[in-house]
Amino acid sequence: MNYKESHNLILNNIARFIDLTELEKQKYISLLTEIKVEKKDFLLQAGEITKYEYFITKGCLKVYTLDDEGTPHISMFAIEDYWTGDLSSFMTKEPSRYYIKATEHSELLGISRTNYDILFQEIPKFERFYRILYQKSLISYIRRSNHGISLTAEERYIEFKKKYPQIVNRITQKDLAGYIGITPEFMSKIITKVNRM
Amino acid sequence: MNYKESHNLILNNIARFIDLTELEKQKYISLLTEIKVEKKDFLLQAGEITKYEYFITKGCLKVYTLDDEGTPHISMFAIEDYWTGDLSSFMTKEPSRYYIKATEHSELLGISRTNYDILFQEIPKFERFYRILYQKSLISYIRRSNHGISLTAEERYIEFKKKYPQIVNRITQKDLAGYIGITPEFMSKIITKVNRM
DNA sequence: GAAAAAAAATGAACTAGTTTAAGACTTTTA
DNA sequence: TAAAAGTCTTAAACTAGTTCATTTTTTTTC
Repeated sequence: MNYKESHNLILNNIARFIDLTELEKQKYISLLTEIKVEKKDFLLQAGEITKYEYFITKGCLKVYTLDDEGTPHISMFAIEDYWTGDLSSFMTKEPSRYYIKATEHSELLGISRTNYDILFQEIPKFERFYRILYQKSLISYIRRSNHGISLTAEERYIEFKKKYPQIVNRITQKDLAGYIGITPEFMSKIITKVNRM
Repeated sequence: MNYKESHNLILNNIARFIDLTELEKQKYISLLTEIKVEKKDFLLQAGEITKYEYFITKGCLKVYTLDDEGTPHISMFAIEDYWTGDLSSFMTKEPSRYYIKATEHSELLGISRTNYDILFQEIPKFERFYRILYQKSLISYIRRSNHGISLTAEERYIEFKKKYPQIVNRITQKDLAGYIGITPEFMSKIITKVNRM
């Protein structure tokens, strides 16, 4: 069968870990919601309960918290072919502490909590898909939390550039500072220094 | 059926997320290896390929990397009823960058990579178990990696004490410093200060 | 395409956390 | 149970990163 581009993208993403029959593909797609957001729009704001887990088919978003001083701390950037959301609020149905904001016009596919539960009942293979997906995310967050406490800001910047070359040019230096965990001023100094090397 | 204490502990841990039949329980247990380590023994050293994922039935261990200067950065402490290991090396079969060392006499149940794969074939329900286990770990590592860059060392210490009161009294201040991401000297100052408050 | 708003650069004064060193205390080992 | 090894404390000098303030550059908006 012929699917639209965004559906092809998500089906290919899933095909990395599990094989679905035509019927399963159609069933899966029927559980998704299409969402479009303009640059600067929020997909989620602190205090709200997350309705969806998201797959990005187009665009770029940032996931962040605000501390007591109102300084943003960016937890991830998500672009095409990435999954994002607030897994904690999605699972517990408690208010989120995160903001998710589009840094470009973005298009997403969302799965609601209800449909997420239905998915596992109807196509148990998805337990495997999410098992592998979470396992891979876990490995990279374990590494990130280690690097956050063991590397200098400069080392974290060099590592980010190496790991996410597609992202580094799409975001502002200010947002990158919020991800690295430093002030925009110090980020500016590091970039000047590293480019000089 | 009657199981030994360590097997009861692991079966109860699993029963949080999935129900197993008697037969499945016995099958599962047959896939585990019992491991005992003395204080200061290594379960894993950097450069080795991890053989097992571990469930701790008794004792306490630390998981850490060494940086270029030989300074340890502790990624987690694991006590009774916790899972640990190097998931990255376990999955990719590449050499680990981690050390796992017992800080007390410890007893563990290990599952080998071969048996881990068999487990999913024979009892597919375990995909669900690991999906939920990894999901929960992921949520806490996402939070940790955020706090690592957004909180001060003092705030991270207070948070650790609140979150893991059972662990804080079992480990040295030096190891706690390695987890918080600061020097033992500064850890000492923080503890003096916080206790004075 | 001009005006406004936001991002980036630069520099000086500051602070959280490091380094080095030395002495006191505690645990391990023979 | 004494000696050795490791841990904890304290303090002074230092450095990575912050804060605040100002100017320049880029992006957004009408």
